[in-house]
Amino acid sequence: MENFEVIIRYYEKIYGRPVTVSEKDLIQGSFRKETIRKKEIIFRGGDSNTRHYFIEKGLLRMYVIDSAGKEFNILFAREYQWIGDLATPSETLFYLDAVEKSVVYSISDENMNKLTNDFSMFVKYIKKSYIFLQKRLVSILINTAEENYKQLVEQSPELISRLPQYHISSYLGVTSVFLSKILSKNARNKY
Amino acid sequence: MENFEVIIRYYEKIYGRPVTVSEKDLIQGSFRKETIRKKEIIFRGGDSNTRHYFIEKGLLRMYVIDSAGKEFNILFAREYQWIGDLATPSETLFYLDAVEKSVVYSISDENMNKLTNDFSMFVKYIKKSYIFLQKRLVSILINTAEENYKQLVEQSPELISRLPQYHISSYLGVTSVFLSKILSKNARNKY
DNA sequence: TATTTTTCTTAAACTAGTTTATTTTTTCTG
DNA sequence: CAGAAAAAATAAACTAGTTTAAGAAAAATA
Repeated sequence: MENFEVIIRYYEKIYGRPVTVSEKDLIQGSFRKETIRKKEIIFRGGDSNTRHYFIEKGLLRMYVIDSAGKEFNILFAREYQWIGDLATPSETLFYLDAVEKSVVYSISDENMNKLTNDFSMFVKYIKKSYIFLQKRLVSILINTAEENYKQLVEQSPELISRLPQYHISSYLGVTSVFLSKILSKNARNKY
Repeated sequence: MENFEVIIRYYEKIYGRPVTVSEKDLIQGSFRKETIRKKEIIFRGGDSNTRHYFIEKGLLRMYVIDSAGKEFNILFAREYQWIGDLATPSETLFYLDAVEKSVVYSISDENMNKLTNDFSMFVKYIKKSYIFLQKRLVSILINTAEENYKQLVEQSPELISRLPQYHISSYLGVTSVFLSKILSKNARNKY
């Protein structure tokens, strides 16, 4: 029963008050608690009606695969963050999988909207996502990969330590070979 | 008085019914009709509480300026489209100006939220913007500038003809010199 | 802990895109 | 419609990033 503790706490934090009994039921009825194995794929490009995921524990990544089979990471999410394709229920371009073994709460877009109508917090989520994405686009347009790497180290040092280097390079839009070159150059410069 | 015709029609289309007298008053009281000269700057990086713009006539662009003074176009908007920084009322990174002489309806973020009492329309707008931006990020990560140019020609031929080439190159994230090279190469290949 | 698998590094030859500068073409304005 | 201003093209030397391939280091597993 008290399995849903984390997501309930999350909503209480959002509302700034305890959830009522009926809200609690609604949450428990809408979310599905799932455990995802490392490298397990949650959804893939072409899938429709993908779900939204709130992470209790672990690390997920959303990515595209281009026609040559190369992966590009679009977004990572860790504890207490949301991830999913906001274009749902339309067919998605993206793949979602777990970088680490994860525990998540998933919800359908339909239920998300229902919860939203009552609590009107979807706007916040989507607006925040938009702003984040916009910053990411700007960085990629303006900066070199090296500058973007430095920024990531400053802003999300935790991600750097939790992710293999090749996932980071793919997030920065460069090859792992090139990121490695940047890093070894910088390591040398330290002396 | 019937100055606000276009924006009222727009809301009627959204609602799927004629607006009531009080809704009409609300619209007329919330929006400001403005004429923007070509190259006139509407807001600039560092401004707070920027407004949202609905375009009756013309073409606007939103862009960033990097530390070297180089501009990167983030978004264009033409007739019957919205543009603005969704991060408002926070301080914006962006500049907004008119590529062509334009007629717009502007609204503060506060009034925008009031007008969309049930949020559903605002959610729609943000969601659509988000999905568009996401596609744009994916294209820039995955494709070469040449591929992105071809895609733009297919998807928005009108933009190509209305914008000077250097605005397009900046949108694609490359220099105008490089875009010109792509074009002349392709022109040659046609023979 | 030895072995296998995964990740990271290095190198070399290559391609995409930049920079700066000059010239040509197009568009705007008096 | 002439002259000025803005936009586009071209060239050449450069830098950022890719590709392929092979070896080294680290991590996972028997």
